[in-house]
Amino acid sequence: MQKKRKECPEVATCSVDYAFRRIGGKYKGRILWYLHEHSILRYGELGRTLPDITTKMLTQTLRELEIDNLINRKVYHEVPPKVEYSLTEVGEELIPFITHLKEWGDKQLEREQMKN
Amino acid sequence: MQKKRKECPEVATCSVDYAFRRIGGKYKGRILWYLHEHSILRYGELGRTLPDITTKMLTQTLRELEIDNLINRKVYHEVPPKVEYSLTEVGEELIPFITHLKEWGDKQLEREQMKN
DNA sequence: CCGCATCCATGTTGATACTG
DNA sequence: CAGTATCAACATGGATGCGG
Repeated sequence: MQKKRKECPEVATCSVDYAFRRIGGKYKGRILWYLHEHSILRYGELGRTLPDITTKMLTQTLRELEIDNLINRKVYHEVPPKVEYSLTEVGEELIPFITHLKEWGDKQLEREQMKN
Repeated sequence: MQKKRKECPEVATCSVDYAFRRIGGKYKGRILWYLHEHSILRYGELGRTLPDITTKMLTQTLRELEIDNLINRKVYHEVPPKVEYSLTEVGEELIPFITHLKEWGDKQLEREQMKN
């Protein structure tokens, strides 16, 4: 409850916060999950797998994941071009977490449907 | 990649997306984690544990977690008032994942420090 | 002590058009 | 195919003051 957020030591060293900043955002969880399910996906395939994403957000999100070293980006200099995305080792380490989270989500969704 | 987001069936049923919407946001992860560590925390204690949060965001975030049935809110009608927060059973079910995520974050933070 | 209300700043996401 | 660029909308977060 103070003003100088940047100087807050709690945030700088809190690993929970650190982790959430890396996999938060509207699409990162799903992208990581789909890359885990399919091993390798091309740009267009990812776009079709997330029907609600725009090219802008897809590119932007993939760049962030790449910078954070969670995914690999492999470019084939061909015509037409081809770019493949896959999880890095660090990214793979997140999968057990996302798996559990997904199972939790499935359970909650079931519960919600029981009400209706 | 389309216009009508509300009608997208993929999002409506994707449990990964569902789960991330519930524990996403700037503070939810840390709040859940601290409530797990301390079992019960009062409003002011939570505020001090998250030094970078404002009362507005603290209240707002706690309400969302309460509505999603992840935390309990117990009000003592005393003077001065007292409100205690704790995890619900559903909220507790998330802890293994947050623990896992935290361990991953710790590891990444260590790696980053090794570079410097 | 535990909030709520208001107004404002910033950040995130979306729509659309266009390119190598 | 795999992106960029631009502008606009919307969501999130912050500062401050007030109230039961």
